[in-house]
Amino acid sequence: MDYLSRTEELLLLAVWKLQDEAYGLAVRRHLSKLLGKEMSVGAVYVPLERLVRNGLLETWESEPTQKRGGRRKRFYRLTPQGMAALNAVKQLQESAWQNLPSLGLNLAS
Amino acid sequence: MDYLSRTEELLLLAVWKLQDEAYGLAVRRHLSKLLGKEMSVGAVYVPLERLVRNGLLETWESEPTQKRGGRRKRFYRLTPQGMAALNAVKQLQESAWQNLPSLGLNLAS
DNA sequence: AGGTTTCTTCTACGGAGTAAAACAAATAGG
DNA sequence: CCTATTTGTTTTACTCCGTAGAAGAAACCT
Repeated sequence: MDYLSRTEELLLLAVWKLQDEAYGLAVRRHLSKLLGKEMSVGAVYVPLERLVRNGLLETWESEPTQKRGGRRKRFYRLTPQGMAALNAVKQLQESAWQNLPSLGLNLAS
Repeated sequence: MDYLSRTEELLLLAVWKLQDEAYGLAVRRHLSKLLGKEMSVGAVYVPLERLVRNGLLETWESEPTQKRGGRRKRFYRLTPQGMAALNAVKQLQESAWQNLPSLGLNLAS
């Protein structure tokens, strides 16, 4: 389609929103809340890696934190390409929703 | 994902927009223009039929018109379910794009 | 009639989306 | 300590979506 899929868009936005706390499980929590439905682990990590492979995200590993179970995390951040893709899809969205005739009143077809 | 995919959303919006002229090839022309790229025939008809199967569109056949090559068309119209799905995805979209931190200025992390 | 145009149906395939198990590594607490 | 628990990532496998393109169908025109 040449445009971001919905999933990709939501993932990129989640990474953006979470800023310096954008790692796999945090993204999952964020989106699960937004969608009102628990997402599976794979539904997050797999497409996230695809976005990295396609150059829309960049990623790196951090040191472990000092919290219960806290271990090495893999963080994500938008690339310029990622931002551009978000802008493109937003514009698409806006044009697609413009000038919709009001339903119901089919006068004189 | 429980929400419309981008493709489904664009197809539903095209059907809505085209009103009583919403048939396969017209939808294709409309979307090709919106996307700035010629879509294949199958990229339109196949998902359209899926939307019918899932109850988001209803469809029926018309009589041929009196135009060169004009033949029987299969028209589409949104069902209430289809409208509801569009509303849902629009709200999702709006919440997903809200409260995004401005990039660049990572002050005092 | 034959060719052209408009439109739909069919088919086949690659890749996205998802669930779930397996794996890994840190901490807490007795 | 040393084991259970928590937090997190990687891997795998499967289903269904998205897409291209050929094939089929039926009208019109000259």
